[in-house]
Amino acid sequence: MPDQDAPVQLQHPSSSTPERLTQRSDARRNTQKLLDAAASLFVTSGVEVPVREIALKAGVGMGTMYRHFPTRADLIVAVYRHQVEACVEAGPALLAEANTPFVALQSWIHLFVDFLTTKHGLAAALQSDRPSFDALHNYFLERLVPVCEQLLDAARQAGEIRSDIQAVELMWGVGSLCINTTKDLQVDARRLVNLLLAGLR
Amino acid sequence: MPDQDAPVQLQHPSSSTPERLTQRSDARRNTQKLLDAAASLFVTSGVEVPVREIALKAGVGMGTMYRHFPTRADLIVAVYRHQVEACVEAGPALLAEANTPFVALQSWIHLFVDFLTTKHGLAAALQSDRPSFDALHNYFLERLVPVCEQLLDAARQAGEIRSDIQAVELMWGVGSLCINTTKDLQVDARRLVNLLLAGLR
Amino acid sequence: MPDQDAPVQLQHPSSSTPERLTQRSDARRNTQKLLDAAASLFVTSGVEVPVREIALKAGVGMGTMYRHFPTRADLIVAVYRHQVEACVEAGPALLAEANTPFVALQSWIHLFVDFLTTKHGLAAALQSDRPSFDALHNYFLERLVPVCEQLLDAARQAGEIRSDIQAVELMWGVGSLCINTTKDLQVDARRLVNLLLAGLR
Amino acid sequence: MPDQDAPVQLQHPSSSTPERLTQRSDARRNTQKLLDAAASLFVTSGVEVPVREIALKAGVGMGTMYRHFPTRADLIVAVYRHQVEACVEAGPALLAEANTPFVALQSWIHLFVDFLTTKHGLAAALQSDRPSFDALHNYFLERLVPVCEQLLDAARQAGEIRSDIQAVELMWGVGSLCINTTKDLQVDARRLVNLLLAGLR
DNA sequence: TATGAATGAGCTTTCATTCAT
DNA sequence: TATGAATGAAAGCTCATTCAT
Repeated sequence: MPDQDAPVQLQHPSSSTPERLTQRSDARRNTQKLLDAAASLFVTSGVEVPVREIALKAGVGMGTMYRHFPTRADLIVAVYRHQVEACVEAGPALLAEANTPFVALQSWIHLFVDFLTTKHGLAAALQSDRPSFDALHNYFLERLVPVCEQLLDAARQAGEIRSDIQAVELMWGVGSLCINTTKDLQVDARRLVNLLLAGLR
Repeated sequence: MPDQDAPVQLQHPSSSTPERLTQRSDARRNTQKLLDAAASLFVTSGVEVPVREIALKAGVGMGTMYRHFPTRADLIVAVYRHQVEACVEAGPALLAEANTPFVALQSWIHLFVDFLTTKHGLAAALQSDRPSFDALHNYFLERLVPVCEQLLDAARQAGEIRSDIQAVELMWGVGSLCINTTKDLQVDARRLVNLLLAGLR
Repeated sequence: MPDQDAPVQLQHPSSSTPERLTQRSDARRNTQKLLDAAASLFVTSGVEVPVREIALKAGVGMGTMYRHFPTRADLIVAVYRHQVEACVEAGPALLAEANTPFVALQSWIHLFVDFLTTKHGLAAALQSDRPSFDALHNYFLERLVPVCEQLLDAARQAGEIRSDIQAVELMWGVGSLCINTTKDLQVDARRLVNLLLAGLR
Repeated sequence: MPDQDAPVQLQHPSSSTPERLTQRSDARRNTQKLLDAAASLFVTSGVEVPVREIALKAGVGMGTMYRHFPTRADLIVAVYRHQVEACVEAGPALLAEANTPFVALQSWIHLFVDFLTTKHGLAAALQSDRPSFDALHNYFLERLVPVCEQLLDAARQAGEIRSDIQAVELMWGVGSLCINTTKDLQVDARRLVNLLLAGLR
């Protein structure tokens, strides 16, 4: 389970009392159990798996679940934060390595597509307008759009891109093309995304 | 309400006796009431609106609902059939009118995008893998993919397109780009679709 | 279809006007169609088959169905009247033929058991307390109990029976033992009924 | 309400921590409320009474109902378990007390008949082939048939019984004779069962 | 603070019976 | 008089969220 992370609450500054610390170690243990359970169930049942199943698998109560992750989005974000952050960091790195900015952009988008298409239901959740998913696309957009913007700008300045497309639009479009829920109709998201990228030039 | 249509049952040849026609009048009235109610609720609540609400708004019982439209897909198809058929017929017409096949393809895809983006939830329903929606994407794909294929082939033969993309993939991608459920984030599907089309060249 | 019969209404004295007669021939035709359809569906789906299916198979409307057979019981009675009447007539005949009255009773009960066990769901319907089945057990009891009584009395007078059981009780018990709806647990109604008969001596 | 019992869940060994016992208290209260409500409604409306009514009468939600008793059979079994177990235990006791094994069998069957005839709809449910009742006749047969077998064997070895009837058949027959749903026709199940028992000799 | 039992609205579907045509 | 469309109550079951313990 390499892609789990601390819960949202842990971002608050830590208290220094021993009692506090003891409680926090319990809480941290539960957080980890929940992340492990969620990560595992997201793979097998998708990110829409019933919350009860997650709590059950984690061996904690429903209340604990809600205490640590008030919305489903909080949990999804926590589970995938590592991978999203890795994607964020990959942006400048690719820009430095690649022959041209556009190649870097291409590679980076492919990273994102690979990530999304291997997470059952995640792309759909990213597009959902249900309130419990608000924090989810907020997080993704906040973290990834600036990186995309940087790559887009670089490519534009290099004269590799003529389109006036915005980074947020591009990210949204890529996310949309990765939904592909239908089982029998096999559509390759990467092929479509490549079309989109080709259209940028 | 320009986009309603006859119910599924009307496809069998109508009897020629006056009684038959008379008996059908109230049924037809209810069919129309259901289509009106559905079309209206689809706009405000999306195509996933509970059947009970539709029946309620139409002022008919649940049984009537099921008699006329056994599955949700039947209802959606009936509501949008006119527009889909109009889209089907527009394909050859555009091919005949346009300066080049690619321009025709572009215009036709834009027609489809305009249709999808004005029907709240329809694009998402088209991608759904839930059984009650099977008939829906079957209908859309069966009707629209051949038209798209014709336009694609023409453009390819004219040397305007290099991509080996299949019609079904393209339609699927366009449908995906039209989902855009989020309210506050205004992403213009048409701009993204234009990118996809540009990528074909 | 040898076991269908005229509807309940036909017991009224017939009118003599030609118009009446014409109407009656129509009605009789519908009655027959309903009886044929019901008899056929009772075999395959049991006597609890939805009324709509019967009307559909008969090719008549629901209203016609209700006009001819206001309750389900009326229809069941009409379908099985021939066989019940045959059973009624078999009583005295067996009494005349058999070596002893008890043997006659035994044979007659076996006739009844054979009848019931070959009619899917009939025994259960006979015991049902639902209002629409009232006429059903009324008819069966009215016709069969007197015959059973005659046989019982004869056997009792011949000193073959000591039990003070009433005919209605015996018939009811035999009917109960013929219900046997469970598929995997094979209980032979005839063996149990034989036990009951043996207990009479 | 002497015939209620603990819910299915209570069969797992109870935890020894005070908290566990405390938490169980409200659940146990609800279990009891459900059993009370069910027992009461079973009397007035039979065991086929809608689950919603039971939940309503118990003053709990539908979910609570399903948590405690996932199927209708679970509820029926729980409501009547005490009496069935009492019946099971009465078998050997009667065999020890009674003058002859047959007398013991007779008394035991009478116990069972008294039980069934005072539970409206139970006998019918025992015979039902609907899936939700599977667990019900499984339970009854598993618990009672061995006892009946023991009594039958003893009587057979004592030379009191000539019939080759199986215990399961006898139990089934007795159950059938106890259905007697009709209100106005008063048939005494015990008299019929006595006939069946007399037939064993 | 953690637990997990309780809630209850919500969904789809069936079918006996009525009644407009 | 025949039709069959319409009715609508009823049922079983799920699951996100709350809250008593």
